[in-house]
Amino acid sequence: MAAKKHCYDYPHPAVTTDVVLFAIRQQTLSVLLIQRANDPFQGMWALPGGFLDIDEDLESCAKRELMEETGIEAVYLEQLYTFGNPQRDPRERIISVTYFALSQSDSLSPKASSDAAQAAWFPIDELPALAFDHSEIIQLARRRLLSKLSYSTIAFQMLPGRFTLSQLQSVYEILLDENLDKRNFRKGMLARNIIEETGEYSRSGNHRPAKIYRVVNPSRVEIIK
Amino acid sequence: MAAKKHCYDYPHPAVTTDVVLFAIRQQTLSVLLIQRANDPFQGMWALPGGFLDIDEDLESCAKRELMEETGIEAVYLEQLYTFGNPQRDPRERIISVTYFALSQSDSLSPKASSDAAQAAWFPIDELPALAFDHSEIIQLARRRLLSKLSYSTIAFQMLPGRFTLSQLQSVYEILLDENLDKRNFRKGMLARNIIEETGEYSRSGNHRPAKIYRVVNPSRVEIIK
DNA sequence: ATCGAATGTGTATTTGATACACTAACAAAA
DNA sequence: TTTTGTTAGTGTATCAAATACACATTCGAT
Repeated sequence: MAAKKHCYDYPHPAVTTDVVLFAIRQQTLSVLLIQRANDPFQGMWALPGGFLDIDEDLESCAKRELMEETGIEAVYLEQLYTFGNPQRDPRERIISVTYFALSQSDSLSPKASSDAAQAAWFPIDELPALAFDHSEIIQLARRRLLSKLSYSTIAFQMLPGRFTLSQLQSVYEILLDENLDKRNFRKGMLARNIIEETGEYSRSGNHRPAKIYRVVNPSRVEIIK
Repeated sequence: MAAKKHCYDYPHPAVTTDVVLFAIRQQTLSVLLIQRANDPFQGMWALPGGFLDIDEDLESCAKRELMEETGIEAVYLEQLYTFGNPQRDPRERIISVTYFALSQSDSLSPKASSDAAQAAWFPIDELPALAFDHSEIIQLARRRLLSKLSYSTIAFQMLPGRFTLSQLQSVYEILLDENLDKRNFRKGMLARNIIEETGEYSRSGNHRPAKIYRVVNPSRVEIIK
């Protein structure tokens, strides 16, 4: 039908989605990569992603490819940027709509698949050589992550639903790469009125138990301040 | 070549760019629209934009279509968002990479062209019914414009290279839709160290002449604070 | 009972944001 | 030449927000 007609009029570019999935692992900001099973760049590491189906929503495509290639289920996902340099793929013209995603540190254990020889987490500062322009995409995603930290609530997406203030502070410290004052951090966080005590206590370790908090309204975890 | 091959494998979506061009006209934030010459939505108003050439950069496409359809030369342009709902175009699957653009109030006088029956500026709060999902795109662009106002220097893109502090304040007041205190505005703006006096004075009107300022480093007009 | 380890809490200081009113310089009119 | 209308230009006091900073508490293990 119409889609085909245009195909004959002049060539359409291919459209893919690629996902930059961050998680904190071993106290380090890490990115999920796959090792490419096919050419081009066979054997190299790349972002999970793939071609858009003709009737598929962009975000659905990103989620689906992430699942197919890494076995990781939906997480926080938002559109990052669309890359379309005519030379970014050596095969053909490809437009990549990229997504920025966050995962809790525990929803891990990626699996391999047909398109991906294997999937693995890499610390953000120890990335291997990457296929295509994926290095650039990751750097952009990292900047986005950092800038959203101050005015949004994305940090909670990197923690389980129940957490201690120390855990939360640790997320901020790892992302910002600086130490924060405990009293000021707690004061500021509680003043935002977005978390509340659950009444429970962490019973872990040979030290004083910590109060366990949760996000006040988990559905409305968006930009608040 | 490769692009064709994929075309036969499975259909590719079409890719377009659309541009939301803002300018301040008659003390009102306005958007440039074109009246569609062809189906679908013939006769309705829409954003300037069109199909991506196969070897063309996304941003080049946005600039080119803006020029072809409205006669307006390059201005400040940044990528806004990529819209890809499968039903957003009744003809076929179209991915639209949208751009957010600013123009000085004087680089005006849009011309008509083959694709656009005519082009015209509309006050942002008096938009006509729009084709496709272009209303949604404009609202997103407006939010982006407002939020960037506080932490970037985009306001200068809506003024000529030399301007008075009153003109600059007026831009902020129109965009924010609120009155600002003159002394605080000047204090805050000068504290950012991004504008400097030219030494010249506006010689306009039957009142005290105003100092004329310019941006310190016009090339580096980006996010500063 | 003591020790090690992480939790939890308040105040003083500094910095940035806001509120607020009058004089200066020009052109036009009287 | 004086008056009037119009916009430009300037400083301080107050309030709110961010920062710096140190010690007592609670648990498990020894």
